[in-house]
Amino acid sequence: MKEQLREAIKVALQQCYNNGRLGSGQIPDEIQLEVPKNPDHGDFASNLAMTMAKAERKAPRQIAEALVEVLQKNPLCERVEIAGPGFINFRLAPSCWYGVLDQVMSEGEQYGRSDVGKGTKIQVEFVSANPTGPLHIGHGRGAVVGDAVAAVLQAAGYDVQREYYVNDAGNQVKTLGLSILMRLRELQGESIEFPEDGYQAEYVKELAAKLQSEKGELKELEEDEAIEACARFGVEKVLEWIGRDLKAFGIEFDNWYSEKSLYDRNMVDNELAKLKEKGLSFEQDEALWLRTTEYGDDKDRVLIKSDGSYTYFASDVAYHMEKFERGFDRVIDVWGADHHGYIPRMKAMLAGLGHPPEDLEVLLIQMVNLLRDGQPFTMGKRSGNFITLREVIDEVGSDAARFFFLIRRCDSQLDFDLELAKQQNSDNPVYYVQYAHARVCSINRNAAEAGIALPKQGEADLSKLELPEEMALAQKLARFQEMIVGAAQNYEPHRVVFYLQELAAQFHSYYNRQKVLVEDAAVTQARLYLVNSVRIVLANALHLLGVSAPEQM
RNA sequence: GCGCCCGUAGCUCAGCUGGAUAGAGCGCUGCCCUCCGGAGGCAGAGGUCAGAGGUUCGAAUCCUCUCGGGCGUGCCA
Repeated sequence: MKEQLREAIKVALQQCYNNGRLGSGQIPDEIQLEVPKNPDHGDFASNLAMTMAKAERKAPRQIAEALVEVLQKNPLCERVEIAGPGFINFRLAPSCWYGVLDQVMSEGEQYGRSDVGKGTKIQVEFVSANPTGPLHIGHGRGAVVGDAVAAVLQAAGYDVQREYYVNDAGNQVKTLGLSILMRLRELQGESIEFPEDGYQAEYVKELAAKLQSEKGELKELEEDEAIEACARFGVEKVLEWIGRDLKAFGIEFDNWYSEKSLYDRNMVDNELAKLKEKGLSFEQDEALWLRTTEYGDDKDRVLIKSDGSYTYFASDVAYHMEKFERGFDRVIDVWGADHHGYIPRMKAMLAGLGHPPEDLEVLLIQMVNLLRDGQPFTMGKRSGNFITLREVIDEVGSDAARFFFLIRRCDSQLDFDLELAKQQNSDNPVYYVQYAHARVCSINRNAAEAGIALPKQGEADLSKLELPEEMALAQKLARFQEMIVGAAQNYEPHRVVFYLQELAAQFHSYYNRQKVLVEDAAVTQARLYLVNSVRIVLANALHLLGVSAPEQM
């Protein structure tokens, strides 16, 4: 819709140049069109005349007058007006808006998709929690945001891969192994001194017990081998848990990428060698450093420590270098906000390799405050000290959890009230939106009972939709696609949530004011057509978020 | 100290990349079912967009400073 109008404006501009009403002869590459807050200002408004004032050396209103004269003749427009300092306000013909209903009906599940991404290859890496314990609530938010960003990008025509980076190589894995081994010995009746930096939580005991029953007691192994065996066992089991919990949350990855495999394939050394070749790294104090200060970081960073071991940063650098070698045009990382200090060094690394820093986008996920009836709490049962994602899903369900995780922009802190998420009334935004969908389905059931067939595409006389709120609904539906594109390009899936709430509110209001199934058969058909278009868009938007669209509740 | 994020209604937050009279939910006040699901709707009250400068036709939005809050600043992961 917007695009059509934009084209019409370009044509009108050209005409003005041809007939001499305007002189500069330039057609701006970007014509801004916005949806005014005040409906009196039309369906769209443009500031074009104001932005052209300088080049034209004419008053904005004069320019606007020339354009309006031409545009008024366009059948797309019902009315074109000049307002204020030189805004051009467009009121589009109703038929133009109601045309989107046909589009919704014919495209169905595909409605809202576009190809603005033009197949650009993007990787979204998210969750990537260490395989040393179950996912907790914070991971849950990152998981949903990453998944929804990926979904929104796909809907906008990007070629997206979802990846989980498994940190199975660092010290934390050894710590896990040692912790399990200690708990194992404890089970065997030994008195132990549990390491201070070990993992205290309950699940470690669980892992030890499981290991004992599956693999025996490991008594014949040397200490190092035993730790190694415990670590391997632990990582494997924990990854199983993580995968299972994510699946219960509706999240599946295209690829699980092992950090350890980077070392096994010698990738870290290979990539570091490339850095050295380009003169980006240097040796000092027996350590190997990456010269990140040259690209905006406040200090250089160590890749290989003086004792010869690798830093976490080293494998991260290699991993990200390899991402681009795999052919991604853009790479998105979803991190906890506490890692924000790492962004400058990662971007510096890319810049050093000649990539524009925008090719890496880091989404920072802020904290989740869990509440119950408005009261904060943090203790979980299973882990001993934090709430696991699984506990939350089990309590409130996947739909509510996903919706709540997406209800705020990801860089602002989130209050998540478990009791609210379970409520089945309009206080709970998930139910509010799902209920709108169920309500249309309910109308359809009533129609079927009354022997009224649902109109198929093109079967309704849309001139019977005469009410302003019906027009407003059609306009809302028409804006679904541009909303998705905006959410994709800005990595802001919360826009989908707000759109859903607005659309649901508009529908509930309409429902309350007007009956769909009325005496007049033609009006009934037209309204059924409208509300079912709403239903389709509600469902498409919900599915984009991984939330179900129930037919009854 | 330096760096990053944030400050919008009593509370929780939107604000479409600079537009016209700043919005929503919760809470508060008052209403609406002989009517397709009241799991809903309507109306009202509520604001110095933290503060001060600047940029311009125009600023919650961009720049600078101040105040106030969060986080980071390892040869940790």
